[in-house]
Amino acid sequence: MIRRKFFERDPLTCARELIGTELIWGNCAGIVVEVEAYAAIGDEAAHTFTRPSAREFIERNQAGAAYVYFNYGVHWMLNVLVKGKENGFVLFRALEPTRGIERMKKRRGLDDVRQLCSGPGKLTQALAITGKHHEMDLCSDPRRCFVRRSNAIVDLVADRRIGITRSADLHWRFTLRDSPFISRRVKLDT
DNA sequence: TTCGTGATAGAG
DNA sequence: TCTATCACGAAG
Repeated sequence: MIRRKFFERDPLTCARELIGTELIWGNCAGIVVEVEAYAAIGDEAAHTFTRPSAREFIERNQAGAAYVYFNYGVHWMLNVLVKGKENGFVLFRALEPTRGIERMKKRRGLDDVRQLCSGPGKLTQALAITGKHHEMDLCSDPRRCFVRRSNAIVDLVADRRIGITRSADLHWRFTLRDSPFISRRVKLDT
C-alpha cells in the first residue's frame, strides 16, 4: 500500500508516479493510466485559485486525503491531496479496470471495458465514488488505497490538461503511453 | 457540434 | 437573490 509519505512531495512528482499504480476501491480496482496535477499556488486552473473552501481543505487535511467534488451538476471528481514543499492535488482521469469489472459494467450500464473508466466522471461512476468519500484518508484503509505493482515499467507521456481555460499551457496531464483506456488522445504541439 | 446540470462564490 | 463559471459526458 502506498503510504502517506508518498503524498508529502510535490504534485507533479506524485502525479507522474501514480501512473501505473493500482487504485483499490472496495471490490473493484484499476490501474491508473491518466492523471492531472494541480498546484495550490500559481495554478489558475486549480480550485484553490478561486475557492476558499479548497484552500481550507488543504489546511484541514493530511496528505493522501480524498478531495471529491461534484461538477457540471452531474459528475463526481476524485482527487488526492498532496502536501509537500508544494501543495496541490492530483485528479484521477482514467483507469484500466482490473477487478470488479462486472460491477463496474452494471454501474455504468455498459459492456465495453474501455469505456468503463475512460474519464474522470466515468471512473467515479464505475467505482461508486461520491461526496461521502470526501476527506477520506486514502493511506490507511486497505480497501481504499493505492498499491504499487512490482513489474511496472511505466512509459509516460505528458501533455496539456483537458477541459480547462486558465493555465492551459502547462503540460501537467500524464498518461500511460498508448493505453487504450485513457479519456482522450494525447495531443502534443500547440 | 450541442446542451443539461447543480455547487460555489462574488457581485448587486 | 442573481449570475457566471466549471477538472464533463452522451447524443447526434
